[in-house]
Amino acid sequence: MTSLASKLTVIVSAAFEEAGLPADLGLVRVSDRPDLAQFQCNGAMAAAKVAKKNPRAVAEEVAGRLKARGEFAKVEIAGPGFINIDLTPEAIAGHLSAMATDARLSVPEMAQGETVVLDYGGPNIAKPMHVGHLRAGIIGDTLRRIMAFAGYKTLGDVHMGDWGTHLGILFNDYIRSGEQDKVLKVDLDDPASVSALFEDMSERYPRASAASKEDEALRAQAQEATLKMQNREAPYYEMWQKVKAVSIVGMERNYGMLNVHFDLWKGEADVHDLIPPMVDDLKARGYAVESEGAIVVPVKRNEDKKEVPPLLLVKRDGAFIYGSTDLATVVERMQLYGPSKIIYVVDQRQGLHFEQVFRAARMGGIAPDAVELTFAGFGTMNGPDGKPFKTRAGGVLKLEDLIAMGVAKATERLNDANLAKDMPETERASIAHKVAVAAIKFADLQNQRQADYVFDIDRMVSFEGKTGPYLLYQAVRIKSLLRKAESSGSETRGFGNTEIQKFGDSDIPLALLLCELPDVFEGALNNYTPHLLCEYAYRLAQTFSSFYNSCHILSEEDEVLRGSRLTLCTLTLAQLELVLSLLGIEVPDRM
RNA sequence: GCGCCCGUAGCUCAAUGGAUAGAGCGCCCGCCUUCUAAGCGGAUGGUUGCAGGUUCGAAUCCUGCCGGGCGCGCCA
Repeated sequence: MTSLASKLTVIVSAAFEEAGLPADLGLVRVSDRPDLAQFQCNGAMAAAKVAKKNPRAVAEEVAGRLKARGEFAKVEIAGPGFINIDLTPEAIAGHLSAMATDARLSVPEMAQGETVVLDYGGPNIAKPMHVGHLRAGIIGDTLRRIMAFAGYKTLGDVHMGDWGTHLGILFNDYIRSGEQDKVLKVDLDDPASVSALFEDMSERYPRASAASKEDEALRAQAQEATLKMQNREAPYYEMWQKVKAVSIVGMERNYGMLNVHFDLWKGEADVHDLIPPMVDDLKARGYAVESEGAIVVPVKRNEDKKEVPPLLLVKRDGAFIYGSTDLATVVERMQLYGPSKIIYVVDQRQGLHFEQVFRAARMGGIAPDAVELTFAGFGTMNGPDGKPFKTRAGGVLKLEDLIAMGVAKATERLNDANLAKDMPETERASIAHKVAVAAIKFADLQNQRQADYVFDIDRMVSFEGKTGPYLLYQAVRIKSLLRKAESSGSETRGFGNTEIQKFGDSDIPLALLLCELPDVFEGALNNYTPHLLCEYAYRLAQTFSSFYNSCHILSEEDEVLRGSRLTLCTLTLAQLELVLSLLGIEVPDRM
């Protein structure tokens, strides 16, 4: 089971082959001129180059072979050699009828349970989660869902920053001011105590960080504190344990609200003990060397056009750094999970760093060549001024505040609507939350992953036009319609039928679009680009809405047509729910 | 200095080398006594930064220039 276009590709490729031409010229795609045809093949023009033949003559020959087949309503040649193809309604209907009985909606399973580790968290402990953490979380979680649906065994790792210098800065500040008990005496079972510490850290860290930037002595102290924490010395290690526990509570809450899931709650600290043997091993085999008092892995290659600096493993003061933790994390992942791929969903700006890590991992044999290491970087969230986003006050916008804004707006909208009056309070709250999360996630995911984009709060929590709530709305309308069909006993009037037997004029565009899903899914999977699924979901919702508006379904007199249309509705809903679930967006029953 | 990314409608963004470059928002005109108006239909809006080149065909590939962003050993 695949898309209609790929089925046609098989047929047209065979026709090219019979004509003595390369089969891959037979690639068929959905036409970009729907007014001319449903599908097109451009291979005849390319054939002119490889076979030195007249493209129109090639097209004629191929088209001649195709015309003999029954499933084509039209095979035409246009322009320099486009082969334009229309299918018969029966052929389209047959394809959709098969899809309607397939739990995977014609999307093939491409993997056989190979393990994939996805790294998409990266929040630092001791700091509040802000909108800067949004992209990694939701893009990574979506990629995890996509790969899982493709048949991989997926492991999402939050990989928190829990071993770095920012903690030395923080702990040093507590100790200097004699307030370490604020950390050490926190009661993890008491939510008030937990949030009090969190508040204190959120206020303290920016201050301490700024101070250590100014003051060299302070900076040295902080580095020393970092080293002591990494060496598990008192009271640093005890403080670290408390801070980490408190921070995880906050992360779970934030990611929970966004419906972002992790299978592994690992951090940099988890690989600490793997680093010394790894460094020794790399030194023994000559890959790691001493340089300016530090230990580094030179990863430069002769063919490099750019300068690739060595990967720094151990700092002059003996402390570890992200180079060592990230490399050791590859060691750990290979040991524990044996993945076929490791995907890093990280800010683009860390691209060079991961290039260094990947090279070191290959050189040292830590990750064999067969293991795919992918840096799936994402662009920066800028403010309307084109600079990295800051609130008007110049600070960060907390994730919780953003979500609260969306929920407040959705609640207001619900209260304005008529159907909210007979709705229990819990359902209203649940819908408002789903709407808000749909808005936020879709607003982010519809952007191309790699590109920077402008973050606009008002746009992110808007519910009209090309937004998450619009998609929910269309899905909810179909649910409502199918409920009505069911309660009016439509099964005797065609409902419940998975056959599509008849099309009206307004049905064809929707029917054809439904056949594209497998190709869109494959594109999103292969390129790690969720925005393709967003585009598809939006087109589907829009095409459905247009269909819904132009014809009546339940009141359709023609029983066969009514049954076929209900099946189209069922399929549309199933696809919308599938795609939205891949995007981590839940559909309510009504809104 | 070296390297990477970006430049598409007023704004925000799409477009596996294909035919007439598409959406959303905004603005304007219509449509709620039929299945949810968080909707639908229509109108306006473009020398795809500039100049060359490759190709039957370029927003897309190559070269140069202009403009913006980012990265380049002891932060992550």
